[in-house]
Parts: sequence; structure tokens; C-alpha cells
Amino acid sequence: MVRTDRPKREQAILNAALSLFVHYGYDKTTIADIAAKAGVSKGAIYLHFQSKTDLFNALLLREMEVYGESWLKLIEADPKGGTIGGMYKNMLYALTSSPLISALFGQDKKVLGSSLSKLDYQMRATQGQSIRHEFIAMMQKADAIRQDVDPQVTAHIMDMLGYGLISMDRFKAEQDIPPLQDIIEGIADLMDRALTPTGGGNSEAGKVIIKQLAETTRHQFEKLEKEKRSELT
Amino acid sequence: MVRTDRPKREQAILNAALSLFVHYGYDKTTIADIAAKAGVSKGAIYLHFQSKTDLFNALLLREMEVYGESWLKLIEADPKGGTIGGMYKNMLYALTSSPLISALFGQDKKVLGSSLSKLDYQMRATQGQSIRHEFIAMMQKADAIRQDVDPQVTAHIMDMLGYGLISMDRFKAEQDIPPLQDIIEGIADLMDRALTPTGGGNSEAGKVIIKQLAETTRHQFEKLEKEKRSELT
DNA sequence: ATATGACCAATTAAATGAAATTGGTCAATT
DNA sequence: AATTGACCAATTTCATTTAATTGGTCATAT
Repeated sequence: MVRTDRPKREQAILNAALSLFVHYGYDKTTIADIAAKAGVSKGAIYLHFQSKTDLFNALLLREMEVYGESWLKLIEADPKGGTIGGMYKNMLYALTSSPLISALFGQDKKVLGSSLSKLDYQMRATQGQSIRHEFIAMMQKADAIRQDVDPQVTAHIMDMLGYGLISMDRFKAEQDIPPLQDIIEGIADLMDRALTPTGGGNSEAGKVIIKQLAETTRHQFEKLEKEKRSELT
Repeated sequence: MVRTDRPKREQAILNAALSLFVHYGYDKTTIADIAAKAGVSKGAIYLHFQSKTDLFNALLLREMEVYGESWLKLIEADPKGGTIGGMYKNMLYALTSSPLISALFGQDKKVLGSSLSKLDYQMRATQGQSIRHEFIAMMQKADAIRQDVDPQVTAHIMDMLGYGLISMDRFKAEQDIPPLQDIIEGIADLMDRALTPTGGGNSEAGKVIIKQLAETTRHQFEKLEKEKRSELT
């Protein structure tokens, strides 16, 4: 195999792993399954990844970056991206289009299986919280969010909504759940109406901060990736 | 034992069962445990209830009525009870002060255990949904909620918030969760700001409808109770 | 050099059966 | 008439063994 094919095959393996993990869950998916689906041998997997756990981490990292980038793209393309509702809407769209990140955020044990206990994913899934309440404080300073809301509480409510959006269908009948898009738009509308300062606020400044947030998030992912690389030694 | 003591003892049994179910879960709680805690013999339990399942159902019904009544009381005592946020706030206060109903709404498998699969609690837990979206439509007609929101979506978002409020602490660290009261007040504020018609809307008419809803809910519980009684034959 | 898949140790799942528990009953008691 | 708790069948729990699977390796092939 020529040198340039390596990244391509690595992606093929990750693609295979993604669909299998999401469909059958981490525990029920074997390395042999992934190899077969990716069209490579079992040994080849270990030319790219140290272990199953390592492969999962790599996949998670890739998906996080995809998620972050798709979020950023949505923000930039959205003329209303500067409001809190617009920001959250785009985050939810990015989130719901990424099944693995959704599983992580929704603590889906069926998908994550024993990988949950192996590492500190709970922390990773919730660490964004601290960013978000600081983010809300920043939005307040920029006059993109009303001054008289508690950042902690607002951030938590946003978490509740994200969690509810992803995990509610685990026990609510499908016919009782409105279309995903309607819910997301509804949430965005709700937040904009409730949190935008009287007079419309400063949407432009908001957009700058939101982009900054997305950048910071992406920077965190890069940092994680570097840490991972150095761990390989 | 004189005739008038029967209801008293029945309540004692239900009280014992409540604390044990909530603390240890349905499966880990034995009839003997309940009898001991209630200070009666095991056989006495069966003088009041046909089976463990029957006892659980009776308890659930009682707790539902308690929940409904405490909700209604909060509404009547609350001067702002006529707004959608006020209504929802009071519902959440009533809900969070009733651990069994919370467990039911939050689908807490640790508490509900095998009782979940035995009966159609999922249906019961979610059937309130259909009431709520009709309720929102009614509030719109009475000009207590903005006309341009989708009742289905709004009802679903309310469900998401309730579910998030109750079940989020299962995986989020305690220090990352604001005080319950703050969250509830935050949600109420959010909803009022987002859903109240421009100009304040008709809060008085809203209160009438909300009371009506609480009455209807209570009526449903009574109906369920009658059904249960007739099933005993 | 690169990739493979047979192979292995180790973990996990299934089968088995004994022991303990538990929901529910009812003859004896109050 | 009301209440009890010893008792029982049925289910669940636990420990043990056996079988199957799986993550990971490496000698061999390309």
C-alpha cells in the first residue's frame, strides 16, 4: 500500500466503526466486524490503532471535530446566527446529525456500553457546561442576552433541553414526538424571545462571541488530539 | 380492630411502601419489609391489597391524587398562577415534591424496577401529553398564550424540561446543578417571557383554564380509582 | 515493507444446579 | 371477626463449571 492510502484507510476503518458502534453498540461490535465492514484484515486495524479503546477514542475525537466544524459552518451561514437562540439551534442541528456525539451527550448506555466506565466520558460530556455558563456571561456583557438572567441556571436549562431532545425518544412513543426540526426551531424561538434584551440587543457582537466559542471548542479538540498522540509515545 | 381503623392502617401500609419503594426500589422491597415498617403482619397486607402489584397501583394512584391536589393548591395560592409559566412552575414544584411520581415521569428503572414492564406505566406517564397540548390550545383561545406557537411542539418542550429536571442528576455532577428552586423559577420566567402574548394576555382567563385542567386531571384519577375498584370484583 | 489471518490467553456468556428469598395462603390464635 | 406468622410453591440469586467469543499478536505471505 502506498503511503498516501494510509489516512484513507484509517478513515474507512473509522467509518465502519462508527456505523457499527451506533447500530450495535460498543460492546457488541468486535474488531473483526469492523475489519470486515472496512474491507481490511483484522491485523490492519492494529496498524492504525493500539487497541479497541484507542480506536474508539480516535473515532470520538474525529466526530467531535466534525461536530464542531459543522456547527461553525451553520453559524457562519446563518444570518440570525448571532442570537442565543440561533446559536443554540445550530448547535442542536450539528448535535443531532452526529449520532455518536448524541449518544455521548445523551449517555446512551446501549451505544456506549462499557466504554463509559473505562474512561471519563461523563466528564467530557459535561465539561462543556462550564464553558457555556461563561459563554452566557460573555453574551450578557456584549448585550446579546438580557442582563437579569442567571448564567448558571440558563446554561443548565439549555443542557436540559439538549438532553431531553436526544434522550426523550427512548421512552416516548414516536407518534407523540413532533418532527425534530420543529422542536429545534421551537426551542430557538423560545430562547430568543425569552433571552434577547428588549430592543433586540447586539446581534453582531453576539456572532463574534459565538464564533469565538466555536473556535475555543475546536481548539480544545485539537488539544485533546495532541494529548492522545503524545500518549502513544 | 374497629372499623374506622382500617383506612388509617391502609395509609400506614402505603406510607411504609412509599418510603421503601423510593429508597430501595420496587424489586428490592419485599412485602415483609413493608409489613415490618408499617408495624403490621404480612397477612394484614393482604387484607387490604390483592397483591404486590395491586399495592403498588394503589400507592401510585394515591400519590397521583396527592400530586394533583398539591398542584391545585399551589395554583390557587399563587397570584401569578394564571400564566403559563406560573402554571408550569407549580406543576414542577408539585412534581418534584412527589418522589414516586417523579420516578414515574423520569422513568427511573432503579425505583420502578420490574413494575415498569408489568403494566402500562409508560402510557400513563405520557398520556398527560395529549392533555397538555390541548390545554395549550385552550390557553391560546383564551389569549393567555401567544397565538403563533405550535401547541404540540410547546407541549413537547415542556415535557423535555420536566424530564430533564428530574432525570439529569442521574449523570451530572451535583455541584454542576443549580438549586432546584432556581431552575424551576428560571424555567417559569423563560416560558412567561416567551409565551405570554404581547400586552400581557388574559391572566384571569388563564387561571380558570388551569384550574379546569387540574380538575380534569383529578377527575381522571378518580376514574382510574373506580376502574381499579371494579377490577377487584 | 506491508498486510494477513491462524492462533492464543483472557475475558465473557451460557448452562447447571443448589441455596436462599419471596409473594401469597390459611390453619391456628386472639 | 380480625389478625397472625409458619408454611409452601415458585421464582430469583448465587456459585461453579463449561463453552464460546474476542482483543490482540506474530510468523508467514505478498
